[in-house]
Amino acid sequence: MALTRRQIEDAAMEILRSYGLADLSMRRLARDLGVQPGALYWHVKNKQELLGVLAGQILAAVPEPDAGRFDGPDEQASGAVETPDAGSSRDGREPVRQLALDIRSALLSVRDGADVVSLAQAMTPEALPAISTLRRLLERRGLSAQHAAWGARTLTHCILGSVAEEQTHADLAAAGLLPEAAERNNDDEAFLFGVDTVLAGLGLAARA
Amino acid sequence: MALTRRQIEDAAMEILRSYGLADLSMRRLARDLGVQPGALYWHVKNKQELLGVLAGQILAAVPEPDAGRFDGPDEQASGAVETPDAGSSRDGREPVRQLALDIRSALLSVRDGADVVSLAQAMTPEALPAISTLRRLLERRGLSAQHAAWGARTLTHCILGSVAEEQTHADLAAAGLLPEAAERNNDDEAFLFGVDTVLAGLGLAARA
DNA sequence: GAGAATATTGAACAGCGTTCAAGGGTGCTC
DNA sequence: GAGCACCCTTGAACGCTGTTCAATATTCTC
Repeated sequence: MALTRRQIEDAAMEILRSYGLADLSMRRLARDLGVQPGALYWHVKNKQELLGVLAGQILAAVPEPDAGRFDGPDEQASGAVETPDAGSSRDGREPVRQLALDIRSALLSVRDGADVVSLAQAMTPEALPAISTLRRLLERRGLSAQHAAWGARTLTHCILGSVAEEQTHADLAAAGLLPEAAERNNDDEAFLFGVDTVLAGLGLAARA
Repeated sequence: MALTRRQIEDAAMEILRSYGLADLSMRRLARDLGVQPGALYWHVKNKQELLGVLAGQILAAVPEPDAGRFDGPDEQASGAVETPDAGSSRDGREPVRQLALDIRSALLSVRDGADVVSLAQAMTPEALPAISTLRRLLERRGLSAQHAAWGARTLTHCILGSVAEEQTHADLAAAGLLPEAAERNNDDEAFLFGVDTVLAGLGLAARA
């Protein structure tokens, strides 16, 4: 029944979701598909390329920034994070902030998602739409092209760094080994603090 | 002449400086020391621990934040980055900003320095003095304990992310493979923009 | 059915981190 | 000097990793 590129990507994503990046080896992937490792290389250039595609798929769950509509969202998206405030329709609060939250949700929905995206981002920057959307949004809010580019990179570092930290701690906790205390999970607040700080620094509302 | 833990650390740092993280394997390390790989494990718990120590050594070159003196600096430190401004003695501009610059210099002085420190930071946060100094400095500038902690983490993510990006690009360029253009190195400016943005967001001068 | 194109195997290459029984040295004590 | 204990290293192995490639199987086209 002929192995498909699609099957490979799906199986890889499944391993990622269930067991994490450390368990995602080409051999393990081949085993799960009932195939010899070499077969994968007819459909996929190498592991790096595969990871890049997975990164794209992870971020594909990020909804486009509000253009005024209100259809059914692609995914369930955030949820617990938002503080119910002035929940009016369009232009509801700062769109950059909202995008940052959506990116975080997408990253959190896959084990080691932040690490996968970081890897992809390091190899091929500008290739991930959700992240260049950050830049575009900053330009639309009045920043110069240069400042928008730098601002987007700064935000990206904060987001990826923050979520990677969060997920690494989760992995360590799941593996049983974590130095006793340090268990409180005000991760949501910490993340928002970082994003709002950068936004404030860029001159966009939030933190005075 | 009995292998020493010190020798192992030095040889590891040498490989890192000259060939980068990808070439730093236990086997390569043993070969360079004229020893069998197993011998290393009498002096060192495992590779992770060794990387942690290297991370500490990389950041050990960061000078303590100005306490008023002006001795000989431990290392040559930055150099090209600073814009000559009001170069007066103590309290010369924002100390947090200065520390960020010093950390960057230290990271840049070793190949893949940012990745090594990121790894160590992920496994054992709070273990790197230069980084908790960031937090302490923020507290001293009037931030609450919670905000100082979060602010320090945000700054850390920006610094490590930014320098890691910089060094990865350098590695790719050195390996010959980089997509043609994208060659300008306003890395200094980009870094400062990020740091100043966060500082501004935290309410500490710089970018309005 | 012949031939071409597509897809998979099986084996190998060259590495990796880590463990461990066995043994070589060195210095101390009796 | 003999025996012993300790420190340190070897050599070999275990079980992994990503990737390549000739040979072969499968499927599609004419």
